[in-house]
Amino acid sequence: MASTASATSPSDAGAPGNMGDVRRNNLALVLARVAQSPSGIHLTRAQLAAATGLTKASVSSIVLDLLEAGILREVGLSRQGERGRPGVGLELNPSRGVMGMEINVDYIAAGVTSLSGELVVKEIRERDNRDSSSEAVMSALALLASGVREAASVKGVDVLGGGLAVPGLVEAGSSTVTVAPNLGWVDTRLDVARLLPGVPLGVSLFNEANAAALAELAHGPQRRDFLFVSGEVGVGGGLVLNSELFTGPEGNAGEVGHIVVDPGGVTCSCGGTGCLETVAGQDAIFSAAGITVKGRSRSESMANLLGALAAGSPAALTAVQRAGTALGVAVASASRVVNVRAVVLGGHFAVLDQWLHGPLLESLARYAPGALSPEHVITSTVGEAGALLGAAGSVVRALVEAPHRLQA
Amino acid sequence: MASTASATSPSDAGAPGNMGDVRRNNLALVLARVAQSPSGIHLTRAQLAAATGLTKASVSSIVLDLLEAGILREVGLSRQGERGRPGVGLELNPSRGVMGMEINVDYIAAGVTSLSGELVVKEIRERDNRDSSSEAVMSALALLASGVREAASVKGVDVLGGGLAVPGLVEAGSSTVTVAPNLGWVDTRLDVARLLPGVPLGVSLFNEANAAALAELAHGPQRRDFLFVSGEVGVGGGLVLNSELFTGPEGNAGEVGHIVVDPGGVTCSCGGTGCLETVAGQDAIFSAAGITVKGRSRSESMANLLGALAAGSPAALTAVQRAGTALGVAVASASRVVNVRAVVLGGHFAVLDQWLHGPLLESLARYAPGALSPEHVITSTVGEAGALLGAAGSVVRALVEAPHRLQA
DNA sequence: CAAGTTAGTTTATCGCTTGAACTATATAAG
DNA sequence: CTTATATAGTTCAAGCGATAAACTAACTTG
Repeated sequence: MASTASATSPSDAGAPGNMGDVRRNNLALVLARVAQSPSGIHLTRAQLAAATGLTKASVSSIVLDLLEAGILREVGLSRQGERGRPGVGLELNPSRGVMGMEINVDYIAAGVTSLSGELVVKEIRERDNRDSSSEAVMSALALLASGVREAASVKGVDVLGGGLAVPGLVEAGSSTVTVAPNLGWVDTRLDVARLLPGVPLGVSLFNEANAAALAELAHGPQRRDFLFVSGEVGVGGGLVLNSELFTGPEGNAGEVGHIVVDPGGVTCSCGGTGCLETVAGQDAIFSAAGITVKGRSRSESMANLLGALAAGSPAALTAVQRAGTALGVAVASASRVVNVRAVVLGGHFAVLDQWLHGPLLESLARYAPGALSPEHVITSTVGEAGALLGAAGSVVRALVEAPHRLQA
Repeated sequence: MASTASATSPSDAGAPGNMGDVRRNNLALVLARVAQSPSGIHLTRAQLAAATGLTKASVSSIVLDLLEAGILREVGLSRQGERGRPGVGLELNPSRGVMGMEINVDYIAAGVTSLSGELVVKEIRERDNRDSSSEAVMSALALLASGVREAASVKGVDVLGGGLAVPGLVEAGSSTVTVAPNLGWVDTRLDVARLLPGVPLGVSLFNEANAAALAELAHGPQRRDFLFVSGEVGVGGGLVLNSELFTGPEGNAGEVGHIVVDPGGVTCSCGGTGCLETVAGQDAIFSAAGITVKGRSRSESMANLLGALAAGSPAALTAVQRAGTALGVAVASASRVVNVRAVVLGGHFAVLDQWLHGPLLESLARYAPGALSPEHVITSTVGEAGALLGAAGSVVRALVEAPHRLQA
C-alpha cells in the first residue's frame, strides 16, 4: 500500500524474526534474479541455484510457490544441442501487470505494463485540472483507469495493483497530498483505492518527480545513484541512492527546486528567497524570455520559447543560460550534501538541453570542480508520461521485493 | 572492519539466507534492547521476551549465547517486594570496552569506553601533526593507544576493538584517507590494525565530523535525524538519518562545508567558489575579524576572537554574523535536499553560538521558511574530543548490530 | 504451610534449508 | 539400438532455530 520507504530493509527492523522470514527473503532473492535477467533470456532453476547460492532443492520449492502465486511462468526448454537434460526457462508471468496513473496540471493518464515492464495499454486524456476539485479529478481518473484496465484485460493482462503520480509533496503512508501548488491542493486525502477496486496489491501514491526518477532508474542507462531534476511548472527532484528512491525522514527529500542559488534573489512561491525555481522554473524562464503565458497552454508557450531560441532571441538565450547557471549551483550544492555521482535532467530541462547544457557544465565546474564529471550530466531518456512508467515500475519492484504478499 | 554503511541492512542484501540469519537477527534484536535500556535499569529475560515479541524460550537461548560470548552479564535480582519469582537483571558486560582514537591538527587522543558508553580512560597528547608523515603520527598514536589499553586493563576493562577519527575524507573499506587538507595527507593508507594488535573486532576509520555526529547521536538528546555541522579549521558535516550515519554512495555525503552560499564569492581551497567554508571556516572568520593567526596556536586565536566579541569589536561581530547568515543559507539548501528535521552545531559554531544563533535563525527563516523550526537548531552537547567518543560508540554499535562476530 | 504469581527451562513439534541420493531427459559413442 | 555421460530437477533424511505448552524454581500473601 505505502509507497517505497527510505532504506533497504528485507525484514522489517525490530521484527521478531521467525524462519518464515528466511523463506520471504529467499523468495525475493530468487524472484529478483528472474526479474533482472534481460527479456528473452530465461533462467532455469539450476541457473538460479548457482546464481543465488541456494541449493537446487530450495530453488525448486521457491519456484513452485512463485508459479502457484502466478508471478512466474514456465516457458519452453532453455537450450538444445547440448548434452544433458535441458532446463525449463522461467519468466515473469506476462499475463499479470500493474497500472501506472498520473494526474498533472493539464492532463490525466493511465497505462498498464506487464510485470516485465512492457507497456500494454496507455491513454492520456487532456483535462484542465486547475479548476477542479480533487474529487472531480479522481472520478475522471477512475473512469479512465477502468477503461484501461478493461483494455488490458482484453489483451490478456490482469492488473494486480497500481501507482499514482501527482505533482506535489506526498505523504506515502496515508495517501495524502500535503501540497500541490499547481493543482491548488492542500492536505488532500485521495481515495486511491477506488481507482482499481479489488486489486490485491492496492494503489500507492508517488510524487511526480520521484516517479520519473524511478522510471529513469528502470528504463534509462544502468546507474545505481543519481539525482533526477525535473523541470515542470515548478522544479522537482528525485534522489536515487543505491538503486532506491531516497525520500528522507519526512518523505520529501530531493526537493532541488528550493535550493538557494541566489541569496540576493527574489521571493519564491515557497516563501523562501533565491530558490532555484525562481530562476529555472517554467514561469521564470518564460517571463525572463519575454514570452506571454496568459491565455495560452503551456505547450504553446514552450513552442514559442523554442522558436525564439532558434531565432537567436537574446532575451530567450539569456533566460535559458541563467537557468543553466543556476542549475549548476544547485547541483553543486546537492552533490556535496548527498555525494551523488550523476545528474539526470528531465522535463523542460531535457527539452532545452542544447541551450542549457553548456552553461550548466561551466557553472558546475566553477562551483564544485571535480565533484561530477561532464559525462555524468545527462538528459532523461524516458519521455513524457515517464512518471506513469515510474509509478507502475515501482509497484512491480515492491512486489519483486516482497512476493509473499501475493501468496494464498 | 569497515565503517558504517549507508543504509540499514540486517542481513546483507543478496545473501543466500539460511536460518542462521534468523538467529543473528534475533541475537541483535535482544542485545539492542539491553543496550538501549537506561543504565541502572536491568531488563530480565522475561521483559526482553515481552519487548521483542520472541518467546521466553528463545530469549533464554539467545541470552545464553550472549553471556558465553562475554557481551552480557547477569547482575543481581531485578526486583523485590513484589509477588512471584524475581528475574535476573542483564547488562552489557562492563569489563569489555572499545577504544576511540583521534588524530587532529594539533593533538592525538585515545580513550576507552565500556560497552555501555562510560569513559574509563582518556588521554590527549599535544602534538603538531602538520609537519609529520602519517607513519610518524601513527607510531605516536600506537604508543599512546598501547598505554591507554594497559590503563584500561588495570581497571578491568578488556578492549575488543577500536575506531579512529581523522579530519579528512575517508574510504571506509580500505582504511584510506583520500584527502586531509589540514594534515597534508593525500590518498594515505593507514595501517589501523597496528594500533590495537590482536583485538577481535579490528579498528575502523572515520571522518572526524561523522564521528562527532555519531557521538551526538549516542550522547546528545534523543533525535533520529539531524545534520551535524562541525566548525573546525574547515567546515565538516555528518548526516544522521534514521539513527544511521548516512555517508552516501561514495562515502562522503554531508560535506556541508562546500555548499555554495555566495555564487559571487571567493575561491575555496576545494577549487569551488563561494563555499560555506570560505565564509564560516575558522580562517575566514579570523581574517574577517582582523585577528592574526600567524605564529599562534588555534586556541589562542579563538581566545582572541572571543575577547574581541566580548569587547564589542564591530569587525569581529560582523564576521561572525556573516558566518551565521551563510550557515543559514547552507542549512536551508541542505534541508531541501535531504529533508532533515534538526541541525546540531559543533566545533567553533558551538563556541560562538551566542553571537551566531540569531543571524543563523534569521537567515534560515528567510531562505527556507517552515523547513526547520528554531527549536530544532541546537548546539552540540558533546564537548572536545567528541569525535573520539563517536568513533568508539560506533564500534560498539556495530557490535550490537552484529553480535555473532564475537561468538566462538 | 498452602495457594498464588512470576521467572526461567525443558520438551515435542513445525518450517525451512541442506546435502546426498535418485529420477528424468537430453547428446555422444560404440 | 544400446550404453555412457552429462545436466535438470525431485525426493528424503538430517539439522537448526522458533514456538507453544508443560514443567520447575523462587518469592509473596494469607
